[in-house]
Amino acid sequence: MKKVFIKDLLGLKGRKVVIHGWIHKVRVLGKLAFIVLRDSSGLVQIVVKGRQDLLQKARRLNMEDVVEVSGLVVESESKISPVEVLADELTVLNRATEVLPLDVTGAVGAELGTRLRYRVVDLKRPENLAVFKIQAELIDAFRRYLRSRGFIEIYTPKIVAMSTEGGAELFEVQYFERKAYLAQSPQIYKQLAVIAGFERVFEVGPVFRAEKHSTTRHLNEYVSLDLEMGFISDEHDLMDLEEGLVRFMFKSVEENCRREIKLLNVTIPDFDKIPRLKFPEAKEILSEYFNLREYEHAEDLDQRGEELICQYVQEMHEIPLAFVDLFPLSSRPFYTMPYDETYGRSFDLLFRGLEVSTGGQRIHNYDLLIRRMREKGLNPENFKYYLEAFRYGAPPHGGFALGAERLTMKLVGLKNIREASLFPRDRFRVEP
RNA sequence: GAACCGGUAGUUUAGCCCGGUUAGAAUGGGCGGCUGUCACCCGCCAGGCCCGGGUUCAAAUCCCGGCCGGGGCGCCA
Repeated sequence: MKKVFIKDLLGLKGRKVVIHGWIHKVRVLGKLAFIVLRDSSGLVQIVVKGRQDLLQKARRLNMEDVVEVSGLVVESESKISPVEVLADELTVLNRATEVLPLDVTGAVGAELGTRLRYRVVDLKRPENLAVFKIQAELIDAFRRYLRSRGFIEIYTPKIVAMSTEGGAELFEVQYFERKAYLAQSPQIYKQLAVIAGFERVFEVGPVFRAEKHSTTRHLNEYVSLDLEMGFISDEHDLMDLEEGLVRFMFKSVEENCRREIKLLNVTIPDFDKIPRLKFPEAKEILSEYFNLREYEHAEDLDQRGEELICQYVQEMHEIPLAFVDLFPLSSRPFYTMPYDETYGRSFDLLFRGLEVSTGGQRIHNYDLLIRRMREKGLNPENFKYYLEAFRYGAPPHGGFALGAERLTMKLVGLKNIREASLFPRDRFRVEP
């Protein structure tokens, strides 16, 4: 007999099959029982009828018991799926012995704190599986798009000796007899790979931020979708790339996650070009259009500013994404390529009111790099392994990084970034 | 790191303002009934006021502290 996924049952009407999964729900009606079985691919109704022994078993089933069922695939009147399985064998592989800490069927609901405490049970809910299938699709599409354009996937160290940006706090680790840190970004290493001659590289991996923030959009460990590319003319090459990349990622989700989109009621943005604003324009929109004078002398966008800029672009262009380019050098890292005395070739990508990506052209000139470091109050001595690379032939280059959880969160419409992380790490949560 | 909101059965929630019945419900759990249910239905049972202190004749209810959770700020992406 064929062992199949629940989703494949549709084409197997009239066949005998074996399926397995978790008991999602049991309804016993006297001498007839309906069992909703769940596996990673979906839900299906099992019917127990005319079999006293199976009926006895069905009565004893608890939610989340793990079972194997064999039976005939027949047409179904059920609301769950067009086919159901008429059971002729039901084996309990393992019992769920405890009362469940939250409702997997979603009838009752639970607070986020409870859900994260019992994350494994929470993740049983089909809505959660759908979130992570969409996330997996986004990341897979990221890889496919870049590989097709000559990018090489790399793996950079997560244990590092130095801060990259000098800004965010670092987690310290004991590295034998010396101190080291968890990488807050693959920045330096992806640049070095490009400079070495890889030209175009990308990496999907964790980054660590020791900031004591506690908001719906920050994590202390998150997945960064990073890329870096050589021989660009300026940051517009990168925005062109990111525009096509994000369009492709969204399109992939649209095509390959139809059931998940429906289940979560996801709206996939449809766009060709992403509007590009310059930072001074963004500031003007905030202070003039929205009449918020406090932004007149802003050197960066805050959360509200990002939300309003997105709102503005949505109103003007009906696109939920926006690039903001030419941020002040004062608010950007030392390696940012200057545009003029004040501004740098550095941009953010905003999506539905949240910054989901930051990038820009990097400095490839050794002397300029040293100068910018000093201006930022950094000691070039601490970056000598990075700096020396720029003397061995460094092409013009740049890159950007997308936050996987932020992108997932905004695409799916989650209110809290923790929901877009399998086992989130935040200020007060290191387990499960 | 300082200020805001909250904590009542496993879960979600009513009661709290205005102190005083046996703390009510849904869902989940147990038992029984029911042959086409789909949030199945019906009956019965078990299960709870976060911890400590204070005020009071009396505290789930008012006050203080702690712990936990949520949300937001600064900072950060």
